[in-house]
Amino acid sequence: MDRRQRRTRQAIYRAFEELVADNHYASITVAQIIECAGIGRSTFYAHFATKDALLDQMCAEMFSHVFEGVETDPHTHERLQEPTLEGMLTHLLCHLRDNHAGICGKLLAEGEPHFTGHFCELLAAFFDPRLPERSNWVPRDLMRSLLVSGFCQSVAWWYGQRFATSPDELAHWYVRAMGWQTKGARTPQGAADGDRPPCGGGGLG
Amino acid sequence: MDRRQRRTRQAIYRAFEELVADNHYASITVAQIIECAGIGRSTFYAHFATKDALLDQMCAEMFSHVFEGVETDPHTHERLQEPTLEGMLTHLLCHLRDNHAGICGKLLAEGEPHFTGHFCELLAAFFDPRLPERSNWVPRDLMRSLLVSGFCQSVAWWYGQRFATSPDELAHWYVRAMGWQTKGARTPQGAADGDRPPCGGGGLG
DNA sequence: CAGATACCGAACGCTGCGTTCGATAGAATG
DNA sequence: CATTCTATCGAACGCAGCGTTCGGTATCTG
Repeated sequence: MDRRQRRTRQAIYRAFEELVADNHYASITVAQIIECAGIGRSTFYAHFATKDALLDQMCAEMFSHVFEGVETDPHTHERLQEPTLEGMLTHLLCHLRDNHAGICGKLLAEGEPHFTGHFCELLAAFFDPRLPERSNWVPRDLMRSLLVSGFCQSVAWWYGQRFATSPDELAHWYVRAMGWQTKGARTPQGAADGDRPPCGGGGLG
Repeated sequence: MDRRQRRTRQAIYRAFEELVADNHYASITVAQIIECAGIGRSTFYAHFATKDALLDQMCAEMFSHVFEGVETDPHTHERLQEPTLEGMLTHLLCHLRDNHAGICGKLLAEGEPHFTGHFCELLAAFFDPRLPERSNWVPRDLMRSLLVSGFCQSVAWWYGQRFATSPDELAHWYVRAMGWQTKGARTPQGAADGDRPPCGGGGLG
């Protein structure tokens, strides 16, 4: 790809992220993006048909890497023998925070439907083969969408806290809050679990 | 209030509901509402400052009645001695289905942020004093927003099924899926509960 | 009937969108 | 270096939707 193309593309992405961080997505105009990116109007449209298309492509790039190595330990990157759901979610959260924290958290927190839709689709595919046993007593697709939306909500909440919580703690809270039965590991008598003090709400803003 | 005012106001509401049922909320224009309601442009703006304002006012009216009698039996309307959460949710779902099914379900299913925001606020206030015990181990506001978004999701799912499920069944599934510990009632050996067959996904469309 | 009030609807200015097109600058090739 | 291709620029255009204005008409109230 031409160097010029890469330059402008990057400039657009950068500007977009910056604007998303400070504005409601819906209120961002193409003129703003152009201005902020320092490019010409027709150039923008040479790359993206529309603001939503820009978001779509950005999602595609973001999400293409999101589940890479999700079955390895997020710290040591060793492949886990029997990866737990909580472990994989932790890895996923690490990835999100380290690479896409702002835009991802912000758009989920805003409830921006376009982005949320993409993200949920991705999560649904991930959760589907891993649904807990109790889904036999609840319609499978309902169960799935509850778990998915819960995870989105957790990330949105995390963003609201400016990522003050550690990924593994958040993953643990999520799993616990959704009433997920972790098999064996993380039982209440384990040090990693039962000793966590009751937490006082965690409100920041 | 002047009869003329009531007439136009009703016409607007009617048109709005009709349009919401058939279109993405965001794509509905004021011109469409006017056309569909059969009123003049300036008349619309004499009643509502904007399309979103219309939605807001509609929400306010809808929600002002939503929790009325929520602690009574939805069928007999007898006041319950010790209303269970599941029972109250059932009542709420009955109310939603019988009065606001289309618009409420549709907007939640679309993920329309404005409406969803209002609805979540309402639910948050309802759930807050009723959070389960495990919220001591999970930040209270996180727990609350998980339960709230889960309930929204359930209604959206319900809408997707065209309300094929009965309110009490949906309430039961929700409570169960969210891992809620119902105190005493509805234990697995009870006829009302343990005998429900595993359900096969419930997909309609 | 008289006065007030609500509705009508054409017209206006504004903002944002997506497109067009000739001119310029940068990259690639021989 | 000369040539050719391609990306960018930016002004201008037409379009759609918004919210407002205002003179005229219908409807309510007393």
